[in-house]
Amino acid sequence: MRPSVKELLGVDAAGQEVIVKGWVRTKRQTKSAAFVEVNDGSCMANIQCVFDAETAGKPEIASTLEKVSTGASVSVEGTLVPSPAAGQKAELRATGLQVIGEAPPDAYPLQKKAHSLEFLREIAHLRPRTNTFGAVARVRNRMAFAVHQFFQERGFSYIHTPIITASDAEGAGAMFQVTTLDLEKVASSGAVDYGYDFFGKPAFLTVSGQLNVETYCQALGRVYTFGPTFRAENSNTTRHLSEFWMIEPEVAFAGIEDNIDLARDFIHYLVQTALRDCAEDLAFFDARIQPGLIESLKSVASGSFSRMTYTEAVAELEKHKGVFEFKPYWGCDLQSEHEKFLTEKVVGGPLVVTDYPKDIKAFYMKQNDDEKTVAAMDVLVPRFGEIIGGSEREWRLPLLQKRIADMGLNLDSYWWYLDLRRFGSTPHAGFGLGFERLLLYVTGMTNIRDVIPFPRAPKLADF
RNA sequence: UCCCCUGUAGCUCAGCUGGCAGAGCAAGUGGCUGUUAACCACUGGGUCCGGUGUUCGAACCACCGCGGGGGAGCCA
Repeated sequence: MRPSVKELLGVDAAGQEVIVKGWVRTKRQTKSAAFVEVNDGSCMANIQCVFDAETAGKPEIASTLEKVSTGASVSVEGTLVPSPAAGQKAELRATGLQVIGEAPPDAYPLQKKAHSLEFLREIAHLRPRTNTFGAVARVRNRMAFAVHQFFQERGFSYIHTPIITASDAEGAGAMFQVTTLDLEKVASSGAVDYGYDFFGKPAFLTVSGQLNVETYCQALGRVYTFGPTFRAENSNTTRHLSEFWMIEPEVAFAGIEDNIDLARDFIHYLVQTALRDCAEDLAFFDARIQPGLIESLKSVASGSFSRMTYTEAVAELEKHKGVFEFKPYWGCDLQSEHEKFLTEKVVGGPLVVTDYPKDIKAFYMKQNDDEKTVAAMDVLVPRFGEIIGGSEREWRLPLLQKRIADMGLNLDSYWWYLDLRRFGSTPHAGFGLGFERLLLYVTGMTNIRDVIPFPRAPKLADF
């Protein structure tokens, strides 16, 4: 394959004859030379293609140069040479030029200037051509691969849990219903008979792969899911999407301490990978999006995570309750202001908070002997707050049954989940990580709609 | 769903107490001996989000609607 710009800029420039294909970012012309910067998305950097006066003066080149504008796709032939000017090590001394697709400047929305992220959201089909969104896409790709690398290197199996689920028993939030019923007819008939629906009963898009992945955990031991997840909540924030990607590992014969170790190693691995393999893109985010980003990432890339129980955390927060909008008390859900205070001000680094009150956590979490708390663990990081939430699971049948009943859930609809506790049950644990939230943390971007190519949110399903 | 802010040129915004629609950048044209957020000069560019009302007069005030942003809640 023809070398990418990234590859060309990575070799010693020694007069090799090459062809560069990509999209023009900017063109500068003087009497003595024309400079066309070409980007092909392989890296942040452009390659500068230089047409000297003689070349630029040839009629066919001159007329083609007139059609070169920001956004146009081009093919440039020339030789790769060390650059005589500052700003780039190598450049292309151009001998030939073709415009593949023009981008008329009076109509092309992207200019060679900074645009607001809000404006770029309105042209989601063109925004990957900008520095910021190109960088986000490259980091997203690398992080997705790193997720698989991390688990595969540790003997985990990737389990494809279903997108469509026939039970609404997962309890993790509002669900999108999936149906082939004709809603117009349903509306006029005044009644719904799910016997006529595609699955013969109500069906929904999944809100979590956890309950399903636990079944394979109880067979393969170390498993994980990484797939699209859907929430129909009317959430309109910089941290929520209606469609997002979630990572959920689950390990058999494991307790909460194993879970915490795994989560810590996972964060270490992802952040180290980003710092090593996305250095150019992170440098851009550090300079333009989130000053101090790289320093902040380096501080969590290795080393231990502090530990604190929920009870200790609340005691710590109560010492400073004057600074909070929401007053902390034992039994309250930790607000994002509380989480940030704990990780940034109290411990000054990553923090794992464990043993939350059972009443604010999900039914499947393992109950502690104190009968008040569950073996839950949240990982908090500076600048962001909670990035991972997980727990040891309740693996004892009677206790799980009682918990489901106490929370007013329907035992029958959990029959297969309960079977896992009836037959060869094991202590097991796992956690969940929202992939886009990881990307917010790693890139320093602040709106979750800017770290997924095509965001879905209430009243937002364009493109 | 609630609270706050906001909508003016392609983009980012200013527009005072209601009195002729503005700037920077972008674009076009010309200039410039290697530029790199190029530079210099000139030029073109408007449904002031939509509707209704108040007024001699509305970008500006009031009401309704639509769009965008931020925060909260829910959560990953």
